[in-house]
Amino acid sequence: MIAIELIRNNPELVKENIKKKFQHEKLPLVDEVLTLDAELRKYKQQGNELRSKRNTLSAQIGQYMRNKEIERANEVKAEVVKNNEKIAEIEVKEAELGEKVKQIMMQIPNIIAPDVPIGKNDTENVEVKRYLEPKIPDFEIPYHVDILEKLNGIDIDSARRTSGQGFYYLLGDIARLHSAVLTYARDFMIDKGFTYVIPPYMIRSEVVTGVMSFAEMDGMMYKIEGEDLYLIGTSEHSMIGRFMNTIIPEAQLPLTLTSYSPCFRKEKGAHGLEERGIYRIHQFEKQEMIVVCKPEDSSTWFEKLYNYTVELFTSMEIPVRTLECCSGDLADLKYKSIDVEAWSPRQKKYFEVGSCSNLTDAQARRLGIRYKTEKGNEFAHTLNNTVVAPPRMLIAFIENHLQADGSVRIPKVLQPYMGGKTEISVKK
RNA sequence: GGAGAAAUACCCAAGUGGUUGAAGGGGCCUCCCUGCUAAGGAGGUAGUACGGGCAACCGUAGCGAGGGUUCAAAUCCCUCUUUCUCCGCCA
Repeated sequence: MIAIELIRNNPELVKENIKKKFQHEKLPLVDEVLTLDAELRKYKQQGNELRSKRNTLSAQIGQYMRNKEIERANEVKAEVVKNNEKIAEIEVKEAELGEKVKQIMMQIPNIIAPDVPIGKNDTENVEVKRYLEPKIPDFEIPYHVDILEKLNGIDIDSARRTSGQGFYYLLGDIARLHSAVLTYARDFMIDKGFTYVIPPYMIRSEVVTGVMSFAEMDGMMYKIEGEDLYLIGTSEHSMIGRFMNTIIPEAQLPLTLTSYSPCFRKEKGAHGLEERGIYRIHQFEKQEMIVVCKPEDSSTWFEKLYNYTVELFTSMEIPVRTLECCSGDLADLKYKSIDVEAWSPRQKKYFEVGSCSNLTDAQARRLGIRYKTEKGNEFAHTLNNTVVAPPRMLIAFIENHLQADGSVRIPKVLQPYMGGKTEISVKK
């Protein structure tokens, strides 16, 4: 959500930004919201004047009542009643127009960073940099579910019976590896100075509608029956929701937080083979980082954040690359976004394991996240990034560390979290 | 889950329908007095959002949130949230 003042003062800039994102169908919204806004302000002014009149007259009635001048009091009462009818009309208009303006404002995308590459969709995202040499081993890499089954590390069939498609049982050393990765990632972020947080895994509808659009909510969120509660789709929901409608003391910024949570997603729609297995599931776990900072610091934090993910993956000896989202692939709240992709030696390409976004003040405006300065309150900037999301990252992990005999090598940094094991071997 | 009590500004707190957007205290700020310290005296002090205005400023909203009653609501009614006490249940 951008500031309406920006549209009032510089509608052309907002339109240019919409064009850059190839959302030409939204161009009329800019003039539309300007008209509605002007109208809304007119009604607000009228409403204020009428309410002011009511306040004055009501005070008069009080005077008359105290002086026992019942007749005169009744005369003024009649006047106020008439006045109130007008107020009621105006207030209906105010509410209607206010709602319309808000609806449109939510659709107008955040201004994107000047250096965001222009492109229509994800095919035009731009590779920024590669880290570690992508390996193609001289033996064939099986489908990740097959590798995991060989290692006795997964039971999908039972999960289908107990829970349906999109669930899994992780077993033995693979389950332990899953936890090890999360624990390692947690400690990694703590070492970077982040505060570890375990947030609520359910949030109220009020928070849900704050952090996402209705369409996203419908496609993602599971509702708890009979309660005003939803399972979170990512810890970002409860982590950012925590600061909804709050004013943070300036001295507390930047807030640098790393959270663990399971994530629950409906993942409506059909997905191909490469998205099955443990790639796209209804329940997974994730270590996340979020930063709430002052506007002048958000660009610096953005660079730091995605580099932490790169550093984490390379420390586990997994080749990655960074990919800058082009204008058309950038979600409406985002100023700039970089995906971290891990190398898949089986598919011989990179696939997404994390996404780092600078939302500038767009999310903060929408949710009312401000900080207190000497001059007044300002909207903060918010950023979020995946630290790591097993089990998806496990696909990259086992493919990159698979050895010819079917066993999976454990890189040094994880060995302490695996009880000193150096590999996970095939069960005889 | 049951029964009861509560939510007012930076903090404590008074306030059951009309000069109360809010007494009083603490804190904080300014000044005075006091030759250190301590104490005393005078004054000031809600933040916010929105609308209007070049501005000084004016207006509207706002007493946990949302509705309602009324000419008028911190005050009466309803719903919700949170906190506290007791009981029950429970990792």
